[in-house]
Amino acid sequence: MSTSRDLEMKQISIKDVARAAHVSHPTVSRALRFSPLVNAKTAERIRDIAGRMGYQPNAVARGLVTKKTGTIGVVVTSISDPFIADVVSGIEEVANDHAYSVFLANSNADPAREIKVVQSFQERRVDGILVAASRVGALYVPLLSRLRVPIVLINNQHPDEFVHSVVIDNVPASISAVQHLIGLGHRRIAYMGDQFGFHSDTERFAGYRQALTLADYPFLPELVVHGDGKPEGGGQAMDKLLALPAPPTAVFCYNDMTAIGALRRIRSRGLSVPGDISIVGFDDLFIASYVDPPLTTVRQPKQPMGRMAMEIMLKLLSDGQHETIIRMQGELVVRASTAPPKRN
Amino acid sequence: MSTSRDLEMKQISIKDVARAAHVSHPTVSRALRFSPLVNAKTAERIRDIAGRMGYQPNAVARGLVTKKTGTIGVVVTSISDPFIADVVSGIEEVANDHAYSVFLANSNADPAREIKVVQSFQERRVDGILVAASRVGALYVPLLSRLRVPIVLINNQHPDEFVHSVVIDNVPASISAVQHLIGLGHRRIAYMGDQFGFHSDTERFAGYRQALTLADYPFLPELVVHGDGKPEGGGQAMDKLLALPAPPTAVFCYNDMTAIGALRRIRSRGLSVPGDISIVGFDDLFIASYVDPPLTTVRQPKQPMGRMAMEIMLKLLSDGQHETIIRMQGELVVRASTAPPKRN
DNA sequence: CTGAAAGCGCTTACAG
DNA sequence: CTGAAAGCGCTTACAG
Repeated sequence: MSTSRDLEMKQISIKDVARAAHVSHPTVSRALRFSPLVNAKTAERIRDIAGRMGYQPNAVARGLVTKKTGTIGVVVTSISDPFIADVVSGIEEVANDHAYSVFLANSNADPAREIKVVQSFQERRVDGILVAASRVGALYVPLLSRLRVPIVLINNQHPDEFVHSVVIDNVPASISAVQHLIGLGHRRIAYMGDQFGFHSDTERFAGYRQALTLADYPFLPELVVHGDGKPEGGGQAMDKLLALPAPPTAVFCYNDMTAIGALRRIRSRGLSVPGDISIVGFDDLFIASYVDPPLTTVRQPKQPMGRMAMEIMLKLLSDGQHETIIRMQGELVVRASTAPPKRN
Repeated sequence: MSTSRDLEMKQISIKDVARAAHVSHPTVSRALRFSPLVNAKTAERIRDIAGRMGYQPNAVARGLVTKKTGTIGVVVTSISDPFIADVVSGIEEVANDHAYSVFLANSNADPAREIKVVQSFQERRVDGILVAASRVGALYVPLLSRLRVPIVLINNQHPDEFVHSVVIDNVPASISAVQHLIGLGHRRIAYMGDQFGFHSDTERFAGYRQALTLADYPFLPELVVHGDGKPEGGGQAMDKLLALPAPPTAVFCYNDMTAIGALRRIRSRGLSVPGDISIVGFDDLFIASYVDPPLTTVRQPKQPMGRMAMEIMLKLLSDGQHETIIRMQGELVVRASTAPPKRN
């Protein structure tokens, strides 16, 4: 047993330092913030005294008067999502480097929780909000906009002109993925998407179609199936493709989780990847290089996207000006899940 | 281009509500917090007015006077670590349910950053600190203790009597893992640890030895190797075991990442898992069920551990009393990486 | 039950 | 260059 009763100990305030240094507390305030208004010698002395007294400024009090808390709110669907964790890592890095602290909140894609989270951020007077949520409710952005603080969205599924965004440039990334398969000699290439209506799904599908068009390949509607962004959905969607009279020899998947589900299903049917069917994912999660065979995929620069989002936020917080949307480029990572087709 | 200049808009304060309701602002304060001191009818009316005015209490101001910010600081080595992300998810869930907000900071196991993080938490006057860091510097706990706020550590490698902890009960969990292998008929079972000096490594090793003793198996020092907690180290440690005159038929690994490295190395040598060698991991990361073959492992209740840690924190914040250490139980999850040995 | 007063720990005009 | 005063938006004794 231990107790925290003894933890209640008066924190040293600016006034205590002032008393010790025989100056007024505003002078201490100025000295600690390196204001040129205070004599260099005394400023030095004050800082020295504050240091040896173990003084730690109270950011709460400062926030109350300056109306800048130096905090930003980050809302994510789930921090357990490895994609999001990397993005948050990038955000946190830049924030910390600029003396901002980040509040983290999971929405779990639950509208009630989303509202609660936004409200708590508002009560805490965050200076800005970042949203890294693979699935945000359509009503969420308008809700956020009412807060009157800068908002930056990362890979949001419901783009909105009133907020800033950093997104992966889906179309060229998808074209390069499909062109990789075409280059290998595949002709029957399927697209395995996410749920309908998702912006990034629409864009990745568009890239798929463009790559086909560029190669003068016909678009075959039966080769388009949809999962749910997770392994399960990928497995089920794969069943549909395998049930086709002429199954595809390659599948471009919406994301790695979908690809992994497809891959497992193929193997559990006694078929081989890439022997019978090649698979390409999207994201390049850590897990992508550890499945068997290691997954060919489009790498999203996850941490850089987080960093960029926070940098935009910093910009917004200082000048208040920034372009509305930043597109970042993906990179095809070729591993062992793709190979030339056996048949054609 | 868009601007945030127009975002500067005066927030409604308790005084604005007071004016609108023709009462004093302390009465508004009481009404909003459902104080029994205020007349039920007027309280209702005040809340109604506050609601329609869109009033949002200022938690910063409240924190200044109450000296409770309703925030807790969570420091992690890296939120990109999937184990940690799950723990944080549990913490956040309980915190959010109790109207606490969480500050998240990565230490990256960098002592300079650890100090910076602690200092920022202190300046922000967090009510408590949770540490979910697989690798914390040995000097970190003393540093934290000086903060005079409750501290709860999760799976810390440097246990300390002055703080509270929730840990996985390593010994019985490890015994069950090794007994699973023994039950399968293995006799030459290796232990592949983490770096020396880590508390959980010491404990898991102790469980390994106890299981051998219980089965009246000899302890063979040459079957103990050490990785680095990551796939690379696991691969290298596996090389050592494979170079032995009589390699083990099974390996109990410190964690899943180590196990995955070992598993890959075995397969890249043309051997089979579990045909030639069985592998058991520890953690049950998401990835464990997606490697090939799916990994038999000890599941750590990651989210529950996070929830428990935050519950202890809440307790500490109210009564200030709680037992110092909570041990949670792991659970063996048998998948396909373990099987009876071919030879013996 | 209600309000006037004080104060939390800072920063920022305003005088000097 | 320095200090006295005011105020940020709340909560909490203290009177009444």
